[in-house]
Amino acid sequence: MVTRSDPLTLEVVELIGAVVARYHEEYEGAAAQHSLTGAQARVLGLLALEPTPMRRIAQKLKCEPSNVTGIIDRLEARGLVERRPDPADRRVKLAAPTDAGRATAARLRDSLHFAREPLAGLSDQERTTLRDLLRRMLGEGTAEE
Amino acid sequence: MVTRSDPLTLEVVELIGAVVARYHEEYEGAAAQHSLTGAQARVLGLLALEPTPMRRIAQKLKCEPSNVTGIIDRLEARGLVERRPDPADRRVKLAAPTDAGRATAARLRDSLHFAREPLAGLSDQERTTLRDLLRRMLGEGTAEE
DNA sequence: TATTGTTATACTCTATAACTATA
DNA sequence: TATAGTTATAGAGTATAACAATA
Repeated sequence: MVTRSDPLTLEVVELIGAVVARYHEEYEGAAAQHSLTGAQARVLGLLALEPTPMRRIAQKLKCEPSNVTGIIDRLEARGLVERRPDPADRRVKLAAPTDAGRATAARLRDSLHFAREPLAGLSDQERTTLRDLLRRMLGEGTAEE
Repeated sequence: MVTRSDPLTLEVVELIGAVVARYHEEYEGAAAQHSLTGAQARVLGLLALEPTPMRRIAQKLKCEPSNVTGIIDRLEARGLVERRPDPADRRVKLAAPTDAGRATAARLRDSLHFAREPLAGLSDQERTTLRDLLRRMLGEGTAEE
């Protein structure tokens, strides 16, 4: 498998590294504004889409299920999340956001300006080009699961 | 400041999120192959460029100086890094890679295929376009410090 | 006085292994 | 027996505050 090391490629790699650093910085900052850690913010954002079994959360986060217990514990202690039984399988617990949790998730989402704000400086055509290039970089394996 | 929420922008945001996730995954994986944590790998990569005062490392990592003590402690315990006095200021300690540390840093760098390997599928012109778009997204504030 | 690095402390995230209750 | 979630434990990163050595 060919890996190129010409100056152009190296600069693109460096720029992507800068994008990654900036994305994380802004994400953690937005989470901190709501007194959440990055992991807590990610989980809350996930649950805002749909109530999710503990095991499934671990898969999404790519971590061990035992870690999710603590993260949900802390979100639950703050009244942002609750555990519900799964009618279909009594072993399963569904983590679901409370009203307060949904509100926090919405404010969190709105404060994630990065990648939206800087994109405002690009034309529709440029955004389309960027989208296509990113798609090709990521290949088919873009799905989260 | 305008923030757009049209489908195209949202898709680009999502794609950037996927790039960030994939970048981290591969970075952590490469570090783990050398039995290093992500933070240790980042510091080692930094020191491979030049010996650095503890305080400066904290600035680069955007963390408190007290944390750097532990990270360098663990790298030093494994013989990858050493602390040297700074002749110019006896308060300062310079963290510097050992020969083993430099070798590990080099292997680590070579194993970071992401963003280089997928870029191989793009033409020179496409890479140039991607570079220009990323530059504009990041603005002038790309410097790490 | 101010700065550099360290220590002490506490919290969160992480993986591993063992446990429980269901299936 | 297999699976879902939890507990217990230990290691690593993080911030805060207090400290010694040096500027």
